[in-house]
Amino acid sequence: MTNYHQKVFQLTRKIPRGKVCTYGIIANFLELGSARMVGWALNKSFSQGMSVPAHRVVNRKGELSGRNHFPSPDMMQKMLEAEGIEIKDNKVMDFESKVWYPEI
DNA sequence: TAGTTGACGACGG
DNA sequence: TCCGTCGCCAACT
Repeated sequence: MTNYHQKVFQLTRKIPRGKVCTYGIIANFLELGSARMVGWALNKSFSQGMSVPAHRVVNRKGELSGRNHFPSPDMMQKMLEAEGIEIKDNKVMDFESKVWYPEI
């Protein structure tokens, strides 16, 4: 468990219900240097049994690029739809209005 | 110890 | 506008 792991987890937990965030936004806000590190850290969160709403993190196009890393590929979509986010073709509909930006 | 991998994004052609 | 390439950097093998 490293420091930036915890930063990613803490920020991800702040994402409100019904909103989504992107890897790039998180990487930029936390000054991680690379968006890939965010995805990697979230991947670790599962293997370490962390309760992180990783399904609220998508790539910059609003695509559910991380769904294959969930226990089942459609789990990410189901969880987002349960929060009122519409998913079509593995993409977040009306993506720009759903994006949440971290507050300092 | 060194090479490879990866839930991305920016940039140039 | 779309596609390919490269940089990012820590963990894994």
